[in-house]
Amino acid sequence: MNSVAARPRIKDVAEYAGVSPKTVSNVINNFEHVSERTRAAVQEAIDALGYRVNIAGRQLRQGRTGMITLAVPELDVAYFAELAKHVMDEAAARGRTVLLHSTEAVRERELAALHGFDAQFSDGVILSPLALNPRDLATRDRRLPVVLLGERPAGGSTDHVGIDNVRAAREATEHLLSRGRRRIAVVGGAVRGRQGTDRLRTDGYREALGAAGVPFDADLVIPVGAYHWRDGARAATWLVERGLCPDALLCLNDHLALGALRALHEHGRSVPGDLDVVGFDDIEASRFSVPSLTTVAPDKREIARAAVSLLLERIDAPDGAALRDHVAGHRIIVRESTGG
Amino acid sequence: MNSVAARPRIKDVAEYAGVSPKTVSNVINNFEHVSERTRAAVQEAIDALGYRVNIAGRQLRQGRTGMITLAVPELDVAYFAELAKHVMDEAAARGRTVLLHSTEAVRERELAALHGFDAQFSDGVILSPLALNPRDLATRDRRLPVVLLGERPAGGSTDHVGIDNVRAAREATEHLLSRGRRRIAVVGGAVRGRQGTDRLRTDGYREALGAAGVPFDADLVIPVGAYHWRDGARAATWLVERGLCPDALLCLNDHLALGALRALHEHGRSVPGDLDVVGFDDIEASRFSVPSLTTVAPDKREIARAAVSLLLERIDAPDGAALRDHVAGHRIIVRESTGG
DNA sequence: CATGGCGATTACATCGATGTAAATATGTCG
DNA sequence: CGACATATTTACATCGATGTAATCGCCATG
Repeated sequence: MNSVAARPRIKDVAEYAGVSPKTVSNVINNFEHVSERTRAAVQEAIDALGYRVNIAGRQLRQGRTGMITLAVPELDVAYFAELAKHVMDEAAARGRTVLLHSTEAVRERELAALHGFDAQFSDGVILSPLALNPRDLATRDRRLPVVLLGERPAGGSTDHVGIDNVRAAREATEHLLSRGRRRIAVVGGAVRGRQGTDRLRTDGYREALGAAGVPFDADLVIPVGAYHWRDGARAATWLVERGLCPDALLCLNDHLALGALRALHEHGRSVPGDLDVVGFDDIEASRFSVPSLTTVAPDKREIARAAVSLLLERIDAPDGAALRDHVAGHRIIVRESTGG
Repeated sequence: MNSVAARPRIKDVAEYAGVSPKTVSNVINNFEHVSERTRAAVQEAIDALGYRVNIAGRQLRQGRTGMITLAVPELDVAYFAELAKHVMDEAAARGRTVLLHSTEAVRERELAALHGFDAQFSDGVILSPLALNPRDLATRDRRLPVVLLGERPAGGSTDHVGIDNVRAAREATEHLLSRGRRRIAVVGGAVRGRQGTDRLRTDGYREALGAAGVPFDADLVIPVGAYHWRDGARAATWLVERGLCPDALLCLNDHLALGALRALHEHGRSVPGDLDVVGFDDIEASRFSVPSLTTVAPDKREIARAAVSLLLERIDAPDGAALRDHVAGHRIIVRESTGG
């Protein structure tokens, strides 16, 4: 009663079907030179015994698992959860399974992902780095195929997929400028020394200001600890209480923007009456907030598709093609928070 | 230049250190009878070669990977993303790694999780089922330790962790009743035949109504397709346009509630002026919505901790203890949407 | 100095699947 | 009908790590 039948091995299937283990393997792997008779017999044995391949054994022999890892900073940032869904869809369509991994934006854990430490069972990694610096990237283990998402790697030793962050931020800023806004704060903006996506977006913001002849005011760049509601709320509160009187907020993700909306509401500021607010990412929440949120929508499906494609190609030809950099599309979705 | 050094094996380390492979293994696994000298020498070799154990090899030999799988319906439902974070924390504290898996609430994929199909590399599975029926659970593979989250399994062949859904819903309903609400709609409520968490919560709702002598109105039970903003918005719109005139919405998760808030706003209904709204899960968004959302907050940390503990115990003693059912705590957090 | 005891180390087999190369079956053609 | 090509199947070794059991070395004891 208590004793559980051991998991059947390929050998058991072979005996049951009266063939050799290798023949069973051939059936499983759809080797072409297997007669219909044997194939049927083996399949029957597999079904009868409830056999499933042992991936450990297979990997040991083949060095492949058919799985890829997606490592993102935080799953409770909706953008990454939504992106993960697309990556899983795309991988499934290509016959792969995705192992999802959250690094919590901790450098060590991002490094671990790069080195395949937690990801040993996977053939390659799609990594969205936040805390990694270029030096870290340079020291990565070349044996593990990697595709980076988000910020473009400085060293440039991996394939990369992202949107044109500078342009996206410029366009978003232009949208605000076109509505007559002049004191535009950047929530989550990059201060000196920062190198990530925030830097690129802040640069785009400055480009737009410059082109419009609006002076740049460093006080309006508000760095944040993380990219959550609470950080956006804190930043907005800071702006209001300091009396910095911005007439628009360019928030570097939607969570920040939504948190800011709340704080502005608490302080009696009306959006878009008193200020405009814009976010990045187009998460589902932004369509349903009050007011709904104008945002820069990256083409998540395209990003996912490109990332999976690049990774699979890299897996199939490790020393193959030159490095590639896929720039995915984006568009600005105007909603109530900027009068849309 | 192009050729990459092969990944070092335990044998390479052994040769480098001048010992046998088994001794290296002993060092890696902290076997006690290894002299300090050898241990140091081996460690040096490991560092010098950059050796990392090959988990496939280890699993093949030991049958263990030190990884556990967490399979949730949808990661873009914030509750699951937040829960996942807690599970990962807890697992890390216990020296395990979590493989995250999203089933998209598809029965086949939940079954696959139960059967360890995608999860072969893990020693056990924490599964939050949505689409599985009791029969599916009965046919599960007993070799893979499983802990179920959420609804309690009917058959009862696995350990289980959840909150007291009936009581939680009753309390939430009582809160609304105490504010004088009488026409309370249940968004996401269970219609005949449903067996999941929605059923339990709907039952709790009816209990509260009954105790207060408020008649049950089946028209106020609004089933939804999924538990997203859009579904909540749709349900609220339906209620308003049908003229069903509820004076409160008990939404079975926060996403539904937040979507409903938006729809009510669009229809010019004030919350909590015209209606109250309550959700379940206490996701971060609910603290920052306008109005902020009253919600039933399950103790996610406790749930994660209990789930990991039960699973690890089950892994260590597969035929061991009797089935266990951990009921985690919950509390109602009153916010603006019910006048808090 | 021989012997026993114990800690440290090693040889070997094994986990499950599959690549290689060889063996066997099947079929074709003159 | 025989020779040869082709299609199927098989024996064996191997991937990397580790459990088992045996061996080695050292020290204490009689």
